[in-house]
Amino acid sequence: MVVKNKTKVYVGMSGGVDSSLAASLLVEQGYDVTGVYMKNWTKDLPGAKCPWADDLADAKRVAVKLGINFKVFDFENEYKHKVVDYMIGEYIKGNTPNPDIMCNQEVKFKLFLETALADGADMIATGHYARTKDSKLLMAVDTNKDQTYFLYRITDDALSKTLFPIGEFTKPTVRKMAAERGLSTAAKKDSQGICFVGQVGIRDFLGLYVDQKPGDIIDKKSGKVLGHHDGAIFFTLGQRHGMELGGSLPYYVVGKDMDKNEVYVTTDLNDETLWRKTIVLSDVNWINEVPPIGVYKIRVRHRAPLIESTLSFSDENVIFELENPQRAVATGQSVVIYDGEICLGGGIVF
RNA sequence: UGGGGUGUCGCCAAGUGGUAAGGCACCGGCUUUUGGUGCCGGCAUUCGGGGGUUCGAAUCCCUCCACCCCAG
Repeated sequence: MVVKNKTKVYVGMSGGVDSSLAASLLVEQGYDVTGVYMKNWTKDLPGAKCPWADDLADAKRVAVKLGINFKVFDFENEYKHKVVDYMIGEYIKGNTPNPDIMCNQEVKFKLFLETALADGADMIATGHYARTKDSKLLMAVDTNKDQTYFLYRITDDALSKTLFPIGEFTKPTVRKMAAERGLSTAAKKDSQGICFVGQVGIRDFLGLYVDQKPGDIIDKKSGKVLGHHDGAIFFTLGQRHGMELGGSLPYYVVGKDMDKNEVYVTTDLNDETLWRKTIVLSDVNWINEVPPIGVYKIRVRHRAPLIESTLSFSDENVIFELENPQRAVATGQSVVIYDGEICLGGGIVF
């Protein structure tokens, strides 16, 4: 006997397996479930058709199967402003932003939440691999798929109104459970890359919004001009490809000057600017209270191993002294802090 | 046509008698809800052309061709 739960939950359904199963589990748990497809991006890009219509169809198919209400929230304008424009703006400043984190902060756990609540929802849910407990954000049971890295900018309030139904399961289990329930998305390939960029690649995507601007590629050690690029904006720290440089070893980007429009490279894998032992974060978000000074585990990029690091503060900024230097930590990227399995928050590399 | 130099995969580039490194680019695949990285596989039976020496040459010799620099 399923106990009827009158709580109304709006679950974001992307058309993938994870959110499909999330919706299914919520139904089984007795919630009053409404599936919502967020229409964030619909434009086709050169060489890549936007799959939004197919994704929408997949989401709806699952909703019908589950017998739940289904809605489409059109966030295309807001998404463009809050995520795409932010991303482009950061690149113009010379940073390397993480648009998916901004998407979660501004769209999924703000706009979607607000819109759902206004529409009568009590809570929202998504298919993220994460868990909540006592108003804390916890890593997913499947540490290999954990997505808390992308969620660290969520607010306490949003978190208290959010469910992550699949956070208790591993990806293989999720697929198995989806298949057992006859969900049509059970075997659908995982999405990857920025949702709206897809297969196009950031380089080509940016190229649609930014003019090309020829500049020099300079060897950091010798100061020699090794080649030319179409704009420093297209390069990021640690990058190896896209420079068409010959030689005997691969060249890596170790810096750039946006004003001079110069990109600096080296073949030295141990170059000092390629490795960071001290990381300063700005624009920090703490999910609960501000943690005390001490040693924590941090993650420098999605799926990167948790590494030991010492937290301290300086004015508005947070400083981390790393146990071991990390490679290619670019400004604009995010670092997320953990205490055991609890995600405490994070900030943007300064 | 006096002197010097160089010609190795689309590009860069190792290799100076022992049976063609590597990088970039490209193609395919893996990893991945950010950038980037990384990994696997493919990619010159052939070293500007032609002769010769040698068991064996991209590597030595001869010759031709092309390009570059200096001198004009």
